Amino acid sequence: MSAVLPPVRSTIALLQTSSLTSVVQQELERAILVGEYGPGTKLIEATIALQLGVSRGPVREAFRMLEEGGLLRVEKNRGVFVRDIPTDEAIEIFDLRATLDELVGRHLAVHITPAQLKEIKALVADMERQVKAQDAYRYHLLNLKFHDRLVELAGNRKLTDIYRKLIKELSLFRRLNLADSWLMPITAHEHRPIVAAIASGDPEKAGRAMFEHAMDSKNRTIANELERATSVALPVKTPRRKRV
Amino acid sequence: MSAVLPPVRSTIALLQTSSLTSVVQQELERAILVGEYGPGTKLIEATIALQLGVSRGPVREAFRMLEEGGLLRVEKNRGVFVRDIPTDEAIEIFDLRATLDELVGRHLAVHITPAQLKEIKALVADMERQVKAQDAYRYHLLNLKFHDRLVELAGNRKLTDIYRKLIKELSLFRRLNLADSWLMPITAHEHRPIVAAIASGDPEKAGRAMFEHAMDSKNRTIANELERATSVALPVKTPRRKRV
DNA sequence: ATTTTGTAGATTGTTAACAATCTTTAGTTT
DNA sequence: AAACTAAAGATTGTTAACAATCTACAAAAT
Repeated sequence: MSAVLPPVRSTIALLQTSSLTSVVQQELERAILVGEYGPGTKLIEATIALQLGVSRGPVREAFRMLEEGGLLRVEKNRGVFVRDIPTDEAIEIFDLRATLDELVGRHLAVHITPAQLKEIKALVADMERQVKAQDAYRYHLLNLKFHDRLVELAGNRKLTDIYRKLIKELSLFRRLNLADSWLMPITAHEHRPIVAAIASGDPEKAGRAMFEHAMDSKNRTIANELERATSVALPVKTPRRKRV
Repeated sequence: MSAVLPPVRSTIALLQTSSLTSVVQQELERAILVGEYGPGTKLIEATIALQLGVSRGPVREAFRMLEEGGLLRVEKNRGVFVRDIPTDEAIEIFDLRATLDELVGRHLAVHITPAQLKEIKALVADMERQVKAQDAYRYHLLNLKFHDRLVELAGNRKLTDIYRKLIKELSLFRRLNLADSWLMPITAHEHRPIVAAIASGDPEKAGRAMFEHAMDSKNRTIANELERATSVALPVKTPRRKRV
């Protein structure tokens, strides 16, 4: 295929799969995860429809998908809002993720291939470079990639799906991103032992290493959150509803 | 409040939360899980809208929710179908469920209360009664309840949500229901040891008991499926698409 | 001053009509 | 007979209009 020609093949594939609904869904998801629509933000159908150049129908359908996916909260007759994950739910998600990571570690210790191990090691090395360069953003992206890739390599698509959903929801936990950059050097040191444990071929060891890493991450984030909450303690404005 | 008066309180609550979309969603989910719409069935918007006495809008929104929930499969411009879980995906779901059950067992061994333990034991006793009475249907319901309640008692709502979604998807694995009644006496025998392991307070033991039970269930179901598949081996009629 | 009531505007819930795509069937060609 | 068109019908994708509900603000009542 010539490099000059447009990629018709993929364009066709795009039109095949992408209805307006799916385009809106992806755009909203992107905007939410990137923080353009922060937790608690109200999303107005007509406004979004106008911005994206579609009618309200596809927007409403996308809303329902994102609601089911845990990114939006719907109040009947009142509107949809970007979800704000409360601390107790964040804790539950962290706990769950730790168990899934343990499963991943166990599996990889037995089934990982040399090529895959090499790939993972490269990611760790890259992360360590970003720590030296003080680039918190790149580190953050690599860290996500590292864990996502490990899960993917475990070869259970359902597990991968669920894991990614959990990560998305966690990104709506307000304090997470703030805490993240501070902790960069700390979490970075835990990655080599994880890879080593996987490479050792001992499933229990690898599982434990990943579980502990996830729980450490949880504890640091929650501690950070509590500290911040007690020091600032903003009064939360709760809009009242008519009848309850 | 007088017993004669209608339960206005709950009626109001119902109108608060239930839009047509949510009603359609629940009704479709029920019909799917109960087998009224079997795996592979095509769901036609206009037909369902007519049956439920609503317009196509709410039906489409419900479709999107059920799609995201993994119960429906959507092909653009061609329609939505009740999902048919392929064997390899069923295996992945079983594996995942086993790990989640392990987590549940670990947690319950440490945190279950005497009252909760009593409740669980009652469920097991009830199941054993159904085995004696040869009532496979009631046994099936109790078995679902047993595992669902254990997960619920683990106190992690996110875990409960995910577990229930997995169970729903598994019910779309064609051969599951058929196999189920045969295995009733076998699986029943494994429940007392699970309860005992939880009661013993040893998290590893309880976790292992639940993990093993789930994996046994998987192996029996998959074995049953393969046997059936090789003996019958229906030719599958694949409708062709224009361009791919 | 505080609460209550009522109205206007904004927003969501629902429906129906139109447009685009796919499927089926009949006819035609080879 | 098999394979290839070509309309007709069925179904999905999308939009716009209407109805119901909520929100905000101002006037009236306590």
